[in-house]
Amino acid sequence: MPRKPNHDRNELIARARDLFWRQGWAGTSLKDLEAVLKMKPGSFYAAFGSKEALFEIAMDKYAEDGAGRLAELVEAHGPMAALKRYPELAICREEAPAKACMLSKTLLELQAHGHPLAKRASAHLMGMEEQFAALFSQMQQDGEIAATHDPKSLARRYQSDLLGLRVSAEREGIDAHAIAREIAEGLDRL
Amino acid sequence: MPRKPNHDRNELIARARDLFWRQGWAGTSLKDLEAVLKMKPGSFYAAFGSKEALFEIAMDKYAEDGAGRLAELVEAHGPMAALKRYPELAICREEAPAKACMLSKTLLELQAHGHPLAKRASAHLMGMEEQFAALFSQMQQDGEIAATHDPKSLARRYQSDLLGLRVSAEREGIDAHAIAREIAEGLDRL
DNA sequence: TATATACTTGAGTGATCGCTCAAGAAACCC
DNA sequence: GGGTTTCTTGAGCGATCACTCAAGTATATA
Repeated sequence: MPRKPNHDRNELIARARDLFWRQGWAGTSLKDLEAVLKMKPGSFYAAFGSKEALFEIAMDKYAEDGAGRLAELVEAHGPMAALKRYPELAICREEAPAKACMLSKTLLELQAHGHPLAKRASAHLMGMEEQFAALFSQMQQDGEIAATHDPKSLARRYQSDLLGLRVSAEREGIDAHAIAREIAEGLDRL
Repeated sequence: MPRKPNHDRNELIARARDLFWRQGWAGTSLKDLEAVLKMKPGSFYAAFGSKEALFEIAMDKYAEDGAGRLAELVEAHGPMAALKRYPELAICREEAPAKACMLSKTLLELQAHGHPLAKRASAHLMGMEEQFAALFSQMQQDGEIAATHDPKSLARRYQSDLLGLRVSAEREGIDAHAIAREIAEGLDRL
């Protein structure tokens, strides 16, 4: 009996994610979303409920895709090579709407108001860090790095370096690839 | 003939800077500013012209004060010790309205819209980096670090580490002091 | 004290914000 | 084709946005 939607929901979420990623929470109006998604307000709210609900879905997709890309990298090249390649990969993608991390952007923008989306961004960052820690841990078991380090500390520092790199990559006149290279080389000293 | 202003302009700018620093550009409404500055709209616009103009002044003050604190540190302890202490100092101040850097927050929030304030934040970041580069350069002349490094590259990396640290410090459940310590220790390897 | 000159006040401007909802259009079942 | 159901449409809601301005108040000089 029903009529099927005109749009592919997954594609809509991806487009919304890119817009939010680029422009942030307050920087993205419903008019912007309507234009990019080619939806009128009524359809938009029927499909997603609210701007905040869509942002949450979009951010979840962002985190999921990022974790997936890292997992693929590990699958293909092992933990060490994956962590060495990841920084460059994070800033080189031409199709990405921004160099900086959507999670950190969201955290910095909304943290002060205690916004739920900031808490969720924070949780996703912690999830990434656990993924990093697991890789460092595995590298220790494989004897690739010294067993004296605390995997969680290594992950914390790696995450921090990554966040710094991706803020730097947003600046003009900065050779972020050089920083990415240095982060990768830093892993050799472990 | 004239009546003198009720408020100290410098103090007003400091309070505005703290509010903008914490809440960002879009996150700070004129109502917020009126409350913190205890000014009605008329006075506000007579004194500062616009929200954007005040933000610019506030950000300039932020950059100036930051540069001043580093200069004092250098004066007191020399370049190496200053750069080793600066990361911890950047995140430990209790009275600071946020751990993250106001310049990076502004850059990330407004860059996508090509906002003039983002360009100005970027310029200030570059100014900081030049200050760092000058210190690394001086350390080479003093024989404190190897002469083989490029001071500008060192400064770029140090700045990136600092930005990452200060984003990390904004997260909950992260021991940022440990990261600050690691950044300081990293300078020993030069 | 009279006058001139800032500075302060706050109601109110148009624009934009996120969002609602009644009505119309399209796709399915029988 | 008729009836049902879902999706789409877009005018318009109240709230808030950054901002204005005419009127009022306080402080200076004369």
